Amino acid sequence: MPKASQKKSPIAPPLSGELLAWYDRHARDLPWRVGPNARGRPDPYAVWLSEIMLQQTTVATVGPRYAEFLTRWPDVNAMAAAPQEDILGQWAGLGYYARARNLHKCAVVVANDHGGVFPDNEDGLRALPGIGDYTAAAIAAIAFDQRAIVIDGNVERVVSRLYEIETPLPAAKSEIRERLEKIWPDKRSGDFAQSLMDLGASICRPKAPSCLLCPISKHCAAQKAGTQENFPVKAAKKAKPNRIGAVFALTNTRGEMLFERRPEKGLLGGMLGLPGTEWKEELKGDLFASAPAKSKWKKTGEATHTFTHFHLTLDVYAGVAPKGFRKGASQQWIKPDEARLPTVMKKAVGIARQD
DNA sequence: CACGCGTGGCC
DNA sequence: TGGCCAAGCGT
Repeated sequence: MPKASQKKSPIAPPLSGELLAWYDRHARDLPWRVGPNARGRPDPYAVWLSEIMLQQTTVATVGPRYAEFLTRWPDVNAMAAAPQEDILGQWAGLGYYARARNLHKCAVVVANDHGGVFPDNEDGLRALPGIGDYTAAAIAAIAFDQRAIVIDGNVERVVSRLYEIETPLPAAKSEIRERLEKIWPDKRSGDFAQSLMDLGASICRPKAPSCLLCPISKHCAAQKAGTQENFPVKAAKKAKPNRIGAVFALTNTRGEMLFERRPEKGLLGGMLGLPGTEWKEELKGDLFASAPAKSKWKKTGEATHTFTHFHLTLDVYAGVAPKGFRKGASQQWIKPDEARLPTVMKKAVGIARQD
């Protein structure tokens, strides 16, 4: 093999230019994108916020929630100055609550240790809380015009089809990165990243990809072979076990309900919820030992919810606070309609109020 | 590397 | 209707 072929080409191949040209015509109009006529670079804070929110969360879901965050906290110093519980409350319903905890941590670090300015390179960004390989590369490329290889689920799918990569994910990641190194342009790195993601979202979809509309189909090995839907190859998933628990909805005479803040780590960490038992395979022992007060508890129904790794059934009990009840340090009275809760707790509250 | 970690939409 | 999927990260 000639030496020259072992060195990566400094010039991006036709595929890259064709994809960018397609992006110029078909880029999605998204709230966190600066328009084609915008001058200068996008705001790194806005790019960071959108990227954190978009981790494992759909564009449709993020849209309105992103606008709320940006209005409430217009810059990183404002977010850093807010109490963590305000960020968690605003995040309620979005899931993966570690993202919200790390969002606040990151804002504090940027405000306190970086003078309110985000690092302008991949390594600096990668060192911040909640920013991993993908997000560091995305911010570096989109906000700072750095050549950074951006790999998300869309990119993995597009590349694995382009080259019919048979290795299952996530082991295929290194091979995908090597392929991308050879086609990633020096200029318009952020646009190229977003062109791959837009292609994956709108054309090169998981099911029934629109290869007839694809600007790079003629370069695609899977399209040539008709094997598009066989890629990417993924490792088999585990079955979700069932768990069960009980929660207690205690109300007072002011129409408030008792909530408690969950421990910082673990499932729904730092979020408000109803007091209750642990969630295990079986409900055993004295349920009411886990109740927040002595009361005439009445079961009003069951809430079911599926998390990433288990199915949950919650027995929901309603009761009224006895005279002289004193709440614990982690507990607070809140009107149920005003509580910012994770979805599973919102379901449980709805069932407690049915009677 | 494998696992824990949410939620809503889609077929 | 239950599994799959979505701009992943931390440990």
